[in-house]
Amino acid sequence: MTNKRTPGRPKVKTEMNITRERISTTAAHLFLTYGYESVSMQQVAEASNVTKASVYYYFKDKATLFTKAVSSMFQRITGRVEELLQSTKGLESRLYEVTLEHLKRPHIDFETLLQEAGSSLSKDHIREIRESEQDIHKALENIFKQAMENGEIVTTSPLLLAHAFSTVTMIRNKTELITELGGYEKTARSLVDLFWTGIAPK
Amino acid sequence: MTNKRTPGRPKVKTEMNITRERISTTAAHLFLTYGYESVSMQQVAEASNVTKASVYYYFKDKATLFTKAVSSMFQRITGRVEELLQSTKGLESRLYEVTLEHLKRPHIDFETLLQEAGSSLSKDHIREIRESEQDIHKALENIFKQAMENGEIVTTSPLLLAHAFSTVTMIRNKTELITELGGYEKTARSLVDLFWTGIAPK
Amino acid sequence: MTNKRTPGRPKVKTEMNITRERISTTAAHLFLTYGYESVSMQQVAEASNVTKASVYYYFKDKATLFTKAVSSMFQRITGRVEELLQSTKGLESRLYEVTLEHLKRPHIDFETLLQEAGSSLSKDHIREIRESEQDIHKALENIFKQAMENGEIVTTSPLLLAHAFSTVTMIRNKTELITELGGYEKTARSLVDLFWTGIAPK
Amino acid sequence: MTNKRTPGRPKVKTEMNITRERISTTAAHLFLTYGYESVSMQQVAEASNVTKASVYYYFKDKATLFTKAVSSMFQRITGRVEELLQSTKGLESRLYEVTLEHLKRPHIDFETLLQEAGSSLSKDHIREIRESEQDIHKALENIFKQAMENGEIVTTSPLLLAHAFSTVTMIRNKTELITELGGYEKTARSLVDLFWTGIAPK
DNA sequence: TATGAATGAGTCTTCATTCAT
DNA sequence: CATGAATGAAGACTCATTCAT
Repeated sequence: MTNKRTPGRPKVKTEMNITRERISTTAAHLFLTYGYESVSMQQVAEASNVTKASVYYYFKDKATLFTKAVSSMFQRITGRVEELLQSTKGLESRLYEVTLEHLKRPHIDFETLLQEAGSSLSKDHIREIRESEQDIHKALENIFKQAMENGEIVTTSPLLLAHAFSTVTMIRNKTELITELGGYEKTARSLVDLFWTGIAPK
Repeated sequence: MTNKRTPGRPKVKTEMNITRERISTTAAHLFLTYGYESVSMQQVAEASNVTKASVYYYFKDKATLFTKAVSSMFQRITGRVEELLQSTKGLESRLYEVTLEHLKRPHIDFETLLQEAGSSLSKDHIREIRESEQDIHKALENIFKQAMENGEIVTTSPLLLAHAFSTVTMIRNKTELITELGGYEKTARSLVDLFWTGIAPK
Repeated sequence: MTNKRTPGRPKVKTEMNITRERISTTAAHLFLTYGYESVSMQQVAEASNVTKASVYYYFKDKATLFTKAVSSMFQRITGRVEELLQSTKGLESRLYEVTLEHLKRPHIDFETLLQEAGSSLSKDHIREIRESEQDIHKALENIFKQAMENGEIVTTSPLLLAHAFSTVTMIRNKTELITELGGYEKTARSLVDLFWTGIAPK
Repeated sequence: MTNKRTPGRPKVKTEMNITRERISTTAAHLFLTYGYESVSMQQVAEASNVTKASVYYYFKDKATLFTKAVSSMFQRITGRVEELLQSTKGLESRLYEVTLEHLKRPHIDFETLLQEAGSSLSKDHIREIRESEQDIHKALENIFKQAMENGEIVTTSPLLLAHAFSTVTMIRNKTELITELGGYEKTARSLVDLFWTGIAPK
């Protein structure tokens, strides 16, 4: 492993890109909370403490901002999920950790978000987002595939499992349910349990 | 002398309500496909073959149209689901039927939809929609509760099952998955299977 | 004085025209309170307990309704003013009575109202209203002319006096002033006093 | 190295404010001529040689535009009136000057205007306008109060005089009258005369 | 790098008006 | 006599976007 650090004094990216980053993060948060159309460039600007024109300085248009912001966020989440899945604990408890984190993060259904923004996005935009999104699914798929090989779980379509799992954990906002089950931890536990053993009688 | 006919144009039962109904149905379809903000009153009007002003003749404003349209649709769906669930077949195959119908119907995540429209809706609107929505959950809950009593399934929180089941069946739009698994029927079968036996090894 | 009553059973105007009258009066009240544009045909209809279409049954369009309604009201007011002015008391106390009634009636500046509605009214409409309006001025003018001949007041332009007087009594809405001066009666008294003796020192 | 120029396009003091000012002045003129509802934002924009969106760039909404425009105009008028009243001539001729200017300025009854716009304005808007308005009255009141102390006029309520005077000078639009009396100057003279000596016989 | 000014296109909503019944 | 249905036109307001500085 060689030292890959570029020689010389590194460019001062800090100040400059910090603005871009702030806008991106803020935007992602807003989009994932309120959807695409509901969030105006003005709101993004205000929430980022810059002017509208500044947002345009960094991002060509709203569709692009959306794409970049959401993709970045996905990458961040993917990293986190991979980390959690890498642990050496049994699959069940790794899934539990992922579920728990997911339940706590406030956000809306991703497919729906894309559907809503759909008409405003170009093919390229959609592809870019889809790619970032699939990374999460790929991570899950791999884990499931591996678990199947180890005989840790039943053999079936890993893709199906990945989708089903990520969809099930979408049960958020449903405060009613979470309250009745007694909090995030217990809800996460129940979900994974259900996912693990199904509903068939023993 | 005894002619007591009420003055004015009599309300047309059939024809008139058909317009209102047409608008409502069309609107529901659009909202469930594209979200709240993305659908303009103009679009609703055009798709309903009336003018924008006519839409306003029947519905006070967009928020109200949304509420009424979506609530009605929910009631229709609830009716259909109850019907399917009433059958005397085993629970598994009843769930299969419901899942299959659900997969075919094009629509977006309901919670997300509400979240997006949220800022435009009054408390009353939201309550009205929520009430219609819960009817489906109640129908499912009851079925599960009954099945538990019959020993047909394992004993657990019926509310959790209802939510989980209705969320899982949300795997639509995911054309990729449906294609890979080989069509709606097979996907539905796999989903119910998963829901039924879980992923734990036998 | 001969009996001018038409022979035979009089037409049943009661029920029929009572609706027209109600609409007219209601409309006049609304127009004089809120202006022309601010009052919608819908409001007029609702306040009159009929449907919008009914208003159109009696009045060709909004401009016509406005014209008829306001003219009628003016005629009613003129009648009342003439009655008050006919009394045998001195001019000063007759003016007081008129002022008092005027102060109590809630309404807006007539010229302003006409100016606002102006662009919607045809020449004919405007003429019709102006004529009704002038009757009040004529009544006042005549009184002043007579008073000048009697030496009851100084000799000057009766038209000016009529305008000035009717404008001065326009000090309504100015609740602040009326409160400070101690109610309608005192305000009316002060106004007539001012009009009578001016502000020059004795 | 010491270049501390603030980033971004610097605020243009002259040019920019000229646009805002132009819109405000134009709007005030239109509102005072045609009323609140009759004047559309479109009209204001056209008359100001900008687009509707530009009007909204400077003024949040119609109510705010109205408030700012009318208040500003009032302040300008107040300034002018105070100037005229400051002269060392006798009160009578100072009132004459004010009356004359007022007669020439085209506008509608202020109270009526407020009444008409009333339902669209917030409490704050109304307060803001009222405050600007009262400055004129205060100026007049002070002059009258002073004149009373000097024995230049009879002692009475200065507030009443201020209101009465400003109302009387409202006799404009009444082209008929002005024509009959022979022009603005003569009308102004007659009005002040009437206000000064009243109608009582000598 | 960052921003104030300006705008075209579109959205929701209201309103006067018509017409068949 | 009176009304429910339907509409064209217009109005307030928002928004993504551009541009000169």
